[in-house]
Amino acid sequence: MPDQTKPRREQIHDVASRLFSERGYHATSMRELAGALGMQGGSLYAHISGKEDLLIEIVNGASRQFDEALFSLRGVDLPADQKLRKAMRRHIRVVADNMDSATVFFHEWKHLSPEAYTRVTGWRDSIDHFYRELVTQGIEQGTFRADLDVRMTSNLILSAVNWTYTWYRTGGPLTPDDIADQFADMLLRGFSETSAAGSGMTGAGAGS
Amino acid sequence: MPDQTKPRREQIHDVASRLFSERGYHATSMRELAGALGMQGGSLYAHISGKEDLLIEIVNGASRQFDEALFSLRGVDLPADQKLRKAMRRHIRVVADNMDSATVFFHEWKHLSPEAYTRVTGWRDSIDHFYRELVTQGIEQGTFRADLDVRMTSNLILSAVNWTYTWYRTGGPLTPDDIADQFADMLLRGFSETSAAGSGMTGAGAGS
DNA sequence: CCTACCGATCGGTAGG
DNA sequence: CCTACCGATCGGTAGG
Repeated sequence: MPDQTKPRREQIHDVASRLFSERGYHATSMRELAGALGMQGGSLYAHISGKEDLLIEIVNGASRQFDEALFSLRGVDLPADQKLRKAMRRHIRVVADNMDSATVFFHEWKHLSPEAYTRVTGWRDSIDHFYRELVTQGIEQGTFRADLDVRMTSNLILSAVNWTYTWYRTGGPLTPDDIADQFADMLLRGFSETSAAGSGMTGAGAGS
Repeated sequence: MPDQTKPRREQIHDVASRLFSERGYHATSMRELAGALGMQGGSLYAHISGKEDLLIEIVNGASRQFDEALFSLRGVDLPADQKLRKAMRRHIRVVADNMDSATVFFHEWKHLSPEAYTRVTGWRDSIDHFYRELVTQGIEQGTFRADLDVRMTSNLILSAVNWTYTWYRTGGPLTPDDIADQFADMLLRGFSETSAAGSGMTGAGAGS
């Protein structure tokens, strides 16, 4: 079942992501994981040091992906609406391209040990902060309505991009960018000061 | 710790909701649950028939709450924007007033046995259907823009109302109705055909 | 990577 | 509602 060409550690990581996302961390036994990889329970420990290490790696990996996707946008000098669209594209792409680990990220992070838990909480906070900052900039630039509540606006954005992990299906009719653009179109119309609506390159636009 | 005035079964149900939401269904042992209720592990089975029955009750209870909140709105003859605002208020109120069981509803339903699983899936589908129908009506009435994609629009609404389970805190500065109204204001501006925006009784408006 | 095993803990039951 | 117990399964280790 797992991709034979990858290094064994990566295979374990991938299969664990799938099982943890489907059945949950605690409901997945190391013997099930081993079985899905065609080996015996005890053999796993030649490659990994423990069950929680697997969880930490998966959650950290997802955190890193969100981090890389968003934070390079921080310094970019673009109107807030265009920047938001780019951020939403990247954010949804991370979720869609990593459905298993994204699901584990959203559901299983409570089961981490205190240190790992704190680190993940910090990461989530900084993602929140990124969107709040973006909204603030948009208001200051006059791109977004001045009466927007920054926290609620970023909450609404985060709802849209994060909730995709529950309904996106790989191979469906919509690409992650399609989804991001449709959400951005609807949201930006509600955010914009002018009623001109949906500024900022809909559809086709460049990558990234 | 549990409310002494309630019947024992209800106490068990409440504490189980809290523990399942905090630690997850499989990570909560029956002995922990019993301990939190001040009794021994085996004593639980004088009141309940098994661990999964608890989960089923919690998830069914949450499903029923969503059901009751939304479906009475189905026949109501109101402009779609006002109806949407009402639905979002009720939906978020169910989440906010039942944070524990709502969290269990969103996270632990995969662990149900096939029959219970199928029933819950059906409930979720009918909630989806409610919002899609509402959006369709809004377009037909001319209240919403004709170029809205029904499925993506209802997805966006559901994202906003469901995701509240991750960040709402009881006793915070915002009431569930405040949250619903702010989300509705932003969304409805993006949905409306006219650029007049935010129709449909903002703020104060009647209950329900 | 396997076999064989460890102590611990699980959900649940019997009998009172 | 408690005590005492059941078989099953858990994560992990030793030795090869």
